[in-house]
Amino acid sequence: MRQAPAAFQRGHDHDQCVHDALNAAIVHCRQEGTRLTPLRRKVLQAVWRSHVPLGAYEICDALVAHGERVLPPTIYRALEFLENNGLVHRMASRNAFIGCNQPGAHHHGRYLICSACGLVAELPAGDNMDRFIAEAHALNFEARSVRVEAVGLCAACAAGGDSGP
Amino acid sequence: MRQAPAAFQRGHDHDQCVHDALNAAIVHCRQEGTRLTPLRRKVLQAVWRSHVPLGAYEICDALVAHGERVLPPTIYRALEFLENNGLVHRMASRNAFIGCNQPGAHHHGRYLICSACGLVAELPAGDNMDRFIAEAHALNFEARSVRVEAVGLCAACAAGGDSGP
DNA sequence: AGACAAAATGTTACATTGTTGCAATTCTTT
DNA sequence: AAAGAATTGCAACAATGTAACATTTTGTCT
Repeated sequence: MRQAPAAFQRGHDHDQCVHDALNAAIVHCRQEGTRLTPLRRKVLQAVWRSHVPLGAYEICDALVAHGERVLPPTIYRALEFLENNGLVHRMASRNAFIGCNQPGAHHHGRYLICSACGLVAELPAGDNMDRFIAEAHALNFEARSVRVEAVGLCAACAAGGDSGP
Repeated sequence: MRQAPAAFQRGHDHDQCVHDALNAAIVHCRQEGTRLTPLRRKVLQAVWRSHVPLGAYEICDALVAHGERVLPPTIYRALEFLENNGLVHRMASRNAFIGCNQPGAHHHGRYLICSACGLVAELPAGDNMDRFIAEAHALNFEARSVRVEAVGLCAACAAGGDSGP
């Protein structure tokens, strides 16, 4: 059996995850010439600090808890920037956002969402994604963005029967 | 080149589509022992009459236009029934519902959504869906529901050259 | 540095989408 | 017909997302 995706591993050093993600984002934006402003950084940080996808209003709350007063339009604008730059992904089935650990504008994504604990793992686009796009192409459909959201049970929740960490 | 999915074919007899879908739903519910009440039938009909996915409030409007006064909670309950019975699907990326022409509780679905005209085609679950589920399983994730939503251009819109909403 | 233009953020108000809780009705079963 | 379950109606509300415009910050040019 292969190793579980990082997001499903309990007990990892999440502060380190957040730290690494922020650094990667800073480097990425410098390379791209885009501006990861303090606000955008705080929003990205809030998203990363959570183990589960955060809704826009939850991000508001998280920032308020850190002493920042930020209102919805500002959050949505920051999220738009972050998503356009491939730093966060929107989980359509949950109206929530999760950090992406492979910065860069992604049009395709595959996610495993645990229905018990809410954790999300992002899988790299693989062969079957290519095959799907080819299949669509054979039907004369030009796929520009393909999102796969699988809901189920992660190993820990399937074993424990609990509802997560 | 294979044939385009029915939903992308212009000029088909859509009244017939709706009629057939309603009949199939009636048969399906009779077989399953579930109750396709007049209200649920009207909601299903409204969904089918539209070529593009309809939001819950658009369904309200459509029913009002047909002289039926129905409020959101009622719509959502009807949609819940219809979705549980595999008669409609919710497009998460659009907060909207589309009719399913293969009644039965589906946990998996693959959709091609044209960003220009909004038409949606449902593809049958195929090999690559199975492969994805197997891939998730190899990661110790038990996928119970897999939804693939591909946004792009259908043949007609690609030919027309517009880029849509 | 100073002035200007562009980008980003703040703020108010509002639009859309979805839910809760309870009352009234309808259907099924006995 | 009567009891119980399922369905629908309804009012109020919660959650999510956006438009429009004011203000501030940043980058660039002289």
